[in-house]
Amino acid sequence: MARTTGSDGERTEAAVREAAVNLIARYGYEAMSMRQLAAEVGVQAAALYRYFPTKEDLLFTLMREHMEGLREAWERARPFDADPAEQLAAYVRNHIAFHIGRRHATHVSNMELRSLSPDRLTQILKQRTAYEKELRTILREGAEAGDFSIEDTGLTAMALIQMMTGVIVWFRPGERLSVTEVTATYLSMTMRLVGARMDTYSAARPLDGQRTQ
Amino acid sequence: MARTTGSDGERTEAAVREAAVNLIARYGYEAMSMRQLAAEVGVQAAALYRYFPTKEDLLFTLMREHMEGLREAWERARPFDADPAEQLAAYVRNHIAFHIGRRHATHVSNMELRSLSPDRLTQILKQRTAYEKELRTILREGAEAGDFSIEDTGLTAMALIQMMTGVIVWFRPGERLSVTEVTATYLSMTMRLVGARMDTYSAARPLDGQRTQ
DNA sequence: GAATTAATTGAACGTTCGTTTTATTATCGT
DNA sequence: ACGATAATAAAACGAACGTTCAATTAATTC
Repeated sequence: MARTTGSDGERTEAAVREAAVNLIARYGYEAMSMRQLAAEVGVQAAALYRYFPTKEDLLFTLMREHMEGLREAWERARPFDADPAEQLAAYVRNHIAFHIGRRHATHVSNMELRSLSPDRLTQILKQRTAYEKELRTILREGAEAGDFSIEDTGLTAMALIQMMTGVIVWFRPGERLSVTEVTATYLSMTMRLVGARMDTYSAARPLDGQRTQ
Repeated sequence: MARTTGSDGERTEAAVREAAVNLIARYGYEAMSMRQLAAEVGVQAAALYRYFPTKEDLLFTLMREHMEGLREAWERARPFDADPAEQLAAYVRNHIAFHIGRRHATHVSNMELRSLSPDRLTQILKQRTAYEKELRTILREGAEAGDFSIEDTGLTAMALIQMMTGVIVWFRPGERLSVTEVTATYLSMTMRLVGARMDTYSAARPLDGQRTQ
């Protein structure tokens, strides 16, 4: 009826995060109860409050770290001194790989925004906007260089991001298509969508090894 | 403390539906309480149960009728005896017009699926799959006729639908772009995405009056 | 104008929710 | 071995939840 043998704060907190992502992704933030989460971790509900002061703090932490992870992944994957088409390709590859690898966390970050308080919502949206701006910049530079033919940069960026993020809705690992195949197809769809001149990324050459992460 | 003067079942039920769509879209199904909904309608919570036996029945009704409306709209907009490109254009126009016109209902139908019981979830998904299959058919026939060049019909259909439905996330009526402009741009993006041969739907000819609904 | 039906209220039911408080035990540093 | 601290359990809090029920009044029917 108190501290249990072998209990460890770090391990418990990690277990709480993981269980929370899965439960929120499956049932939704409002539908997941703190008791349900505690039971999944194998602990009493009161113990959760040692790590997260409120339920919303838990949600916010998950979202913020997800967005930070996304930006960090892009910082690492981003190719400098590359033409717009290559930068766009890197963006697409990174986006799809990251989101397929963290399907549940992405679901949470996309679906539970309305459960955040106004300031926290603003923080997350700021992170998201900054990430999306990178894509708009690539598209604009590509259009200015004559590599892409785009009617509306902002609208195209939104269309692309929704198309790519949508992968997590239907993609299931181990089914008909592999991550590599899906990425290759999305890459060629993207290049056609932005009117990239060359057919470098068509079906004929689906993968070119470099930076598939 | 009983029936109020001027009360009318049909009007009340319609008011409940409308308020429910708006509240669920804004706060989420779980977060919306029956008392909150009743207050929005100007009625006591108990009165709601004259029209919908449970909260989930209300949600299911909203979703089912939204999906039925989508299919009916497509039945009316669908052009027979048209080439694949024209059929695809009609599909895109109808999809965007319908979803922009019912942003809140679309949000509900897309976000609250997990709050349905298993059988009802199956029913809604069946309707959705049937609607999506129409797009796949158009894509396949266009690809077979050589009008489109598509790598994977199913994957392309999903990508297109997510791209189009994503409009409701950022589109706000009366802002920078009009529905007509957005539709035209999405149309040309779609045609490029599927590798349509002709440039009929490019920026040079964004609108051709016919069937803009 | 009386009887019937439609529409709603107000109060209550039991349950579950997020959270707090207090006590208790394990672990760690010395 | 012992004091300090970390980690948890157990119980309880008030509030809110979906839903039900009986009572009451407006509208309709005959």
